[in-house]
Amino acid sequence: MSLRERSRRTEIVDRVIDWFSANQRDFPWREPECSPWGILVSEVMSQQTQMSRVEPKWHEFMSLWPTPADMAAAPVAEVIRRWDRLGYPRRAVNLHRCATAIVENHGGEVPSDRDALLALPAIGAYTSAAVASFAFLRCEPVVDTNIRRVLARAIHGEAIAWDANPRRDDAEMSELLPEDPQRAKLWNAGAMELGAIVCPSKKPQCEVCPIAQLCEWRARNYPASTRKARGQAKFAGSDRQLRGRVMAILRRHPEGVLFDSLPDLVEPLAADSGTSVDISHAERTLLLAEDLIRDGLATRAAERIRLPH
DNA sequence: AACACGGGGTT
DNA sequence: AACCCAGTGTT
Repeated sequence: MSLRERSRRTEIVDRVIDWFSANQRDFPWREPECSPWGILVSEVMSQQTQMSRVEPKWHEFMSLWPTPADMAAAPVAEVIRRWDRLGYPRRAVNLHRCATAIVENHGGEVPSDRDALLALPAIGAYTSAAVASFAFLRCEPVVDTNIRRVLARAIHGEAIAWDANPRRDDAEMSELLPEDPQRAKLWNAGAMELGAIVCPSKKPQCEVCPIAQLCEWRARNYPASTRKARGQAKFAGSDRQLRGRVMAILRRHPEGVLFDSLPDLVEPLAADSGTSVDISHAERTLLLAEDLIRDGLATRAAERIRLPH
């Protein structure tokens, strides 16, 4: 890499840190007194979920279960029920498993090593680095969807980020990571915040961007991407929607319901559901209920199905 | 590499 | 109605 390019990248990091220090949003998990557990909970809730939806749920969880031991002592059914409609309810099960593992294997304290964090359920490449950096000031490379987009644009001049690839992403972000842990944290959080606030997927606000003058995508006059974004499956009529409806039934019935009655309790979906057209609504509902049991989101005893204890 | 996995906000 | 969102685990 040329000396000039090296200098450009250093300047990008410096300006993002300055911008973030002055313009970051106030979130409770960014307060200095926030515990590592609070940060871990915020990161798990934030997976594929907008901050505006996370904040109230985070307050509720921290009030109910201020430490890992508190959550580990609660029935997983209660964590699932409180998770409510935040989405991907397996995260609730996994968060409860995290709490249990932290109590049993780490003396009730969230571990600070990235590898130890990575070993916890639902903690992957992103969350392990985020908790290590934000809660413990470790110099770990954080890469989320915002950062992949910011780097694709500012560094590489591409409109759309490459597909996530933990090894390559880690290596790329590591090259930019400041050696000072406090600055590494500010760069990690700042690049993420810049992508969320100033440089979103649609309509980037280059006029207020601190690195507009250094941005390669802007220098090339915003070429459209050559790659195509991954299409998303329809939600209406999908298995995901039906699973969600079964979970809603289970949350509403603490004592559980007759397994065979599930199809009647779940609102029948639109007839044009597209997939699985050759099996009945009742069959499909019962099959998905079995999946939920396998995923730890429900248990079945005798003829009844309910949230797990 | 491609999917499945929720549900709601945004355009 | 399509796209997007502080991802993870499986195939």
